Amino acid sequence: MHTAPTPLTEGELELMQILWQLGPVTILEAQKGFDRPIEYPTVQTRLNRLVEKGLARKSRTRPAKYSSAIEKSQASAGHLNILLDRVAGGSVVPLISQLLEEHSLSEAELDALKTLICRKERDRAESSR
Amino acid sequence: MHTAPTPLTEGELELMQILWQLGPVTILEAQKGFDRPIEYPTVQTRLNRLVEKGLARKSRTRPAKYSSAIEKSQASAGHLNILLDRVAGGSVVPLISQLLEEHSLSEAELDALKTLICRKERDRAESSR
DNA sequence: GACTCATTATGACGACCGTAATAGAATGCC
DNA sequence: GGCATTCTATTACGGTCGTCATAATGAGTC
Repeated sequence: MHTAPTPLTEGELELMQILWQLGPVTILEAQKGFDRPIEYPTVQTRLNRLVEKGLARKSRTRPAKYSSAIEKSQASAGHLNILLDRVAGGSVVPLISQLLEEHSLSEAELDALKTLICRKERDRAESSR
Repeated sequence: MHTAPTPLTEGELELMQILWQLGPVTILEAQKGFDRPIEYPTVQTRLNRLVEKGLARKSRTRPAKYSSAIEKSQASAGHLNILLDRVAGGSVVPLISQLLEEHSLSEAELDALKTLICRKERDRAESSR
């Protein structure tokens, strides 16, 4: 299916994050979703620009509701892939390596990762069988 | 030590990548480092802007050599941390999960990951002992 | 219908970035 | 020293984005 190339800017991600979290929101609600002071028209403009770019949808109800038009996973995939290409030369292992280096994980987290990987290995074995 | 907040833009990353790969380069060399047509003055401007931002250094030799002023790991850490915060809610496991979901790894890669994780577990055990 | 309030549209400004043309300066060869 | 070549500085333009003030418009109320 080839996830879309969706390189959101920092600010776009910030807003999309709010849409993903809160679901369809009015401008006012989105504004409240920010954890910092931001003016109403600013939010308005940014939301509308998201709509123009096809990243969000706008209802035609009276207080218009804005909602995300893309899946969160799609967007994060875009970012991840950029990182992969640019920072890790396109390969997954070094990237994960770095993640592990720079964040100390709990035992539970390490366990969860092991489980993940084991599952992947099984998937591999099955699909190649 | 708290890795620096270094949110490079796509284009900046692209150039820094060249600096990291090739080491100190003249403008011409950097230009050749691109895998696409790009004009000499463009590279020049971009390199100089990197210098202004403290991301690169410029020698005072005659054909000036530009070199990265920050570690690659520092920059990628910046990006990674943004991703973590914004996309995965700050936790590493979901991010890695997604990476694994969207890229089918070879058996060798999966193995490498397992090794990594085991090493991390050992580190944990030792440091907490 | 007029007034008021909530909502939306318009327009603007500055920063940053990618792009580059062109002008100026230094270097090296004859 | 003069000329060609190479390198560097200056300047500019268009796009995107974050920021917002202000104008217009719709909706409900008396």
